[in-house]
Amino acid sequence: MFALIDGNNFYCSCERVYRPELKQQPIIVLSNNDGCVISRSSEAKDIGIKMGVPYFQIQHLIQQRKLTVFSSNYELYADLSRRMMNTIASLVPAIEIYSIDECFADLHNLNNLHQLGHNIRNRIQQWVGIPTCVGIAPTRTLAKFCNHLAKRHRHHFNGVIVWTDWNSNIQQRALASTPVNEIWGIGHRIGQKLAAQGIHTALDFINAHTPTLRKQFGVVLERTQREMQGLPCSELIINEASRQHIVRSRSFGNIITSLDGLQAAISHHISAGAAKLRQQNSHAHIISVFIYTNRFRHDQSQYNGYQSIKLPQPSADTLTLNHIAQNLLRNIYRPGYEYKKCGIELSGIEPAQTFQQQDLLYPNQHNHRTKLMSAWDNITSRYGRNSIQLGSELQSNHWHMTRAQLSPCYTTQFLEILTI
DNA sequence: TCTGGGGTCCTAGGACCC
DNA sequence: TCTGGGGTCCTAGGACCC
Repeated sequence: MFALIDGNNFYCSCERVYRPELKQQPIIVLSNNDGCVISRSSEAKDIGIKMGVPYFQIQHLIQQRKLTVFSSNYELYADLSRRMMNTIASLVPAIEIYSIDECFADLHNLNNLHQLGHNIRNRIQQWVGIPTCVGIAPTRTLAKFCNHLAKRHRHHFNGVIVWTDWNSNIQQRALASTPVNEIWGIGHRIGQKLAAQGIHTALDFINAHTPTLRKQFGVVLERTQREMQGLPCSELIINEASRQHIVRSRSFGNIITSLDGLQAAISHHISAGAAKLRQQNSHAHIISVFIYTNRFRHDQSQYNGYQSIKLPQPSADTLTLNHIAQNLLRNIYRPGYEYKKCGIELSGIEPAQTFQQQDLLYPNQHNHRTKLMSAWDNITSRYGRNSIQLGSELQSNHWHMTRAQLSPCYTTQFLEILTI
């Protein structure tokens, strides 16, 4: 058996932990640059605020309704997430952290799952202050499904649903009342294609002809169907896998036209990406750089620049990677455009300790840099991410994000600790 | 005026090998 | 007229997730 535990409206709930007066109030959290809505309290949903709408389109609601708005504070959310996961881990044999706000738990050979579900919920509420819902079922997809139902009917089920506690009659009713595109793994596109064939509900889906599904949509959807039927096709992934792609990108707070501004941003992203590579003890073979103009401005000419290069030797060295990235940037930069976003991608990632083919013409010149990079990592882990920066990062701060409604980092910054 | 960021997996097809 | 069989690796693109 598996459980799926997930924080309700997670970012909003995090903001409320240290602002208890906002319970029962409509609140929202915005994406980077205060762009659009990415988390809503249930009261905010009730007044009609949709997921993903641009902030500027709902500013009238804010004046009318006393809506409270937050810029996203990932430092706070990541710390509360860590506490939530540790709390869950203290109650079950193993967990798989699936995203910042949810995890799967292994419940094999445990009894009284309903009570366990409530214990998990209550302990997270008490220790961390985040409300959650719990779905428990024989497969991960069904656990997601139960969690979904527990959220939808939170007051009826008190946040916990155990699939196997239901008789088949109730199970069928639950399946029949859920649109097929609310199943985990069925998105917009496949949902539409299924609907065109008369498969509208989760019940239709589990009764659909399996070989036909397989032929049309492939093995992924077949597995989803099997899991919905109660046949496990996936297990918990306990060890955090290393990333195979690392992307760092940002929209700018302001428009950037100059190469300088882009160079500063690219240096910053490279520095973050390279640190991530080293953190997972890996090297990248391929480095890409991209720059975009604002795709929403139909009145302006658009330009998307992208260039990628394969390195002779894989690297996790900030200086080497930045040097190459800056060359790529110079290649794709075109003056005269208003740039809105840029970023980097590191791919072709492999573990650092594997044998590396040496370059015949340029024998390994990076060894002496390894010590420099580990000193770098030690300093930043002790004094903070920005305690060391590349000089080129400091050429311009024009690209930094807008975060006008940022809450304090209550749990991670001494100067911002809550005082009464 | 103002519209986020970061991932995964699978498949099909081409180039190439013996 | 008739043109093998079995494989690997890589890439691009599509679908999905939070």
